[in-house]
Amino acid sequence: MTTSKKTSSPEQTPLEEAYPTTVEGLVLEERLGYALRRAQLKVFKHFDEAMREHDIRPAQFSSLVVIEGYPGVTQSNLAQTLSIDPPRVVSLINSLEERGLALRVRCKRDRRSHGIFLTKTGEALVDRLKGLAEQSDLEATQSLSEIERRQLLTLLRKVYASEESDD
Amino acid sequence: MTTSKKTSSPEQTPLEEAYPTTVEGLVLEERLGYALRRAQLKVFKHFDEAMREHDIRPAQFSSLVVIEGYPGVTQSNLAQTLSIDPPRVVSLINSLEERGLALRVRCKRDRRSHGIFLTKTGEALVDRLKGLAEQSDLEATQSLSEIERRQLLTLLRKVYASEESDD
DNA sequence: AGATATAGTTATAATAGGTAACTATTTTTT
DNA sequence: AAAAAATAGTTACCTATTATAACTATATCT
Repeated sequence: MTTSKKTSSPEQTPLEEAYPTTVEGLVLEERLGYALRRAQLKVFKHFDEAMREHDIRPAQFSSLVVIEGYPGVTQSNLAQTLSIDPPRVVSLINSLEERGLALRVRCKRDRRSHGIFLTKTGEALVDRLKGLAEQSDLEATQSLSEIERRQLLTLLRKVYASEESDD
Repeated sequence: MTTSKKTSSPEQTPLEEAYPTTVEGLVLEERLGYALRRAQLKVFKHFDEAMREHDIRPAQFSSLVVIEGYPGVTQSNLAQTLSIDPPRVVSLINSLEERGLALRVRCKRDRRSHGIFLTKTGEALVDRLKGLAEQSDLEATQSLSEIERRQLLTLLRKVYASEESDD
C-alpha cells in the first residue's frame, strides 16, 4: 500500500496476513440489510434444524399458523396476509393437502374461492411445531437477554409493519 | 365456530368478514424468523430500488465493500467473510470483472489463489453506492428513530456475530 | 517421489420467487 | 337479460439463488 499512489494497486500481491473472517470495521457493519440478512440466515438455520424431523419449511409453518388462527381463510387472504404471490400459495396448500395437514373447502357463497382448514393431524402438528419454533428462536439468539429479544422483535415489527405502498 | 365441538370444522364455509391482511394476534407475530424475514424483505426492496440504476445486487455490493476494505483479498477469504460458498464467489467476481469493477491478480507467492482488487471504476462506483445504501436504509426504516435504528443494528449484530459452529 | 490438502472452477440440481396467460365464477354495466 | 369487467385460483414458464459434487492446478507434507 505504500509503493503506489493508488489505493489498491493491482500490481501488488495479496497480503501475507490472513484476512479476517468477519466484516468488522467495514461499512458493511453499518448496513441494516446486511445485518438483517446475516441474522435471518442464522435464525433460519436453527429453524430448519428444528423442523427437519417434520420436514416443514418456513413458509409452510407460517401458513399452518395462519390457517389455525383463521380457519376457513381463503388463498387470497393467505397471500395478502403473508405477502406472497397467489401461485406460491397454490403449491403451498397443495403440499399441506397432500400431507393431510390441511384441506380446501369450496366456498358455497362464492364458488370461486376455497376456505382452507386444518385437519386433526394438521392441528396436532402445528401445536407441536409452535413449541419447536419458539425453542429454536431461543437457541438462535442465545447471545441476547430476554429483554433484548423482545426489543429486537418490537423493532423488527415496527420496520415491516409500516408498509407504505411497496407491498 | 359454535355449531361444532371441533376447533375448525371443514363443514362450515369461510366467514363473511374479510380476513385481516396482517398477522396481528397470531403466534407468528412472536416469531423472530418471521419478523426478520418480513423486515429483510422490506429493506431489500428499498435497496433494490436504490441500486436499480447501477444494476447492483446485494451480494455484489457486499463484495465490493469488502474488496475495498481489504484490497487483494482472496476468493476464499471473501467466501469466509461473507459466509457464502466458493462457487458463488466465482460468479460474483466474474460479474464484477466483466463489468470492469474488479479484477483478479494471480498471487505470485501462491499461484493457486487470486487477489481481488477494485479498478478505478470500481472504487468510484462503490463510493457512490455506499451513500445510496445508507440513504436506502433510512428510507426503509422511516418508522424508527435514529436511536432505535442503532439499537436494531446492535441487536442484529449481536445475533449473527455469535456463530457457534453452524457456519 | 508420492500422498494429501488447498484455491478456484465447472457442472448440476433443488428451490424460491415472480410474470403471464388461462378457467371458472361472480359482479357490474348497459 | 346479455355483455363486459373483475376476481379466485390455477398452470406454465422463467429467472435468480444456493448448495453439492466432481474436476484442475498448484502447494505442502512425509
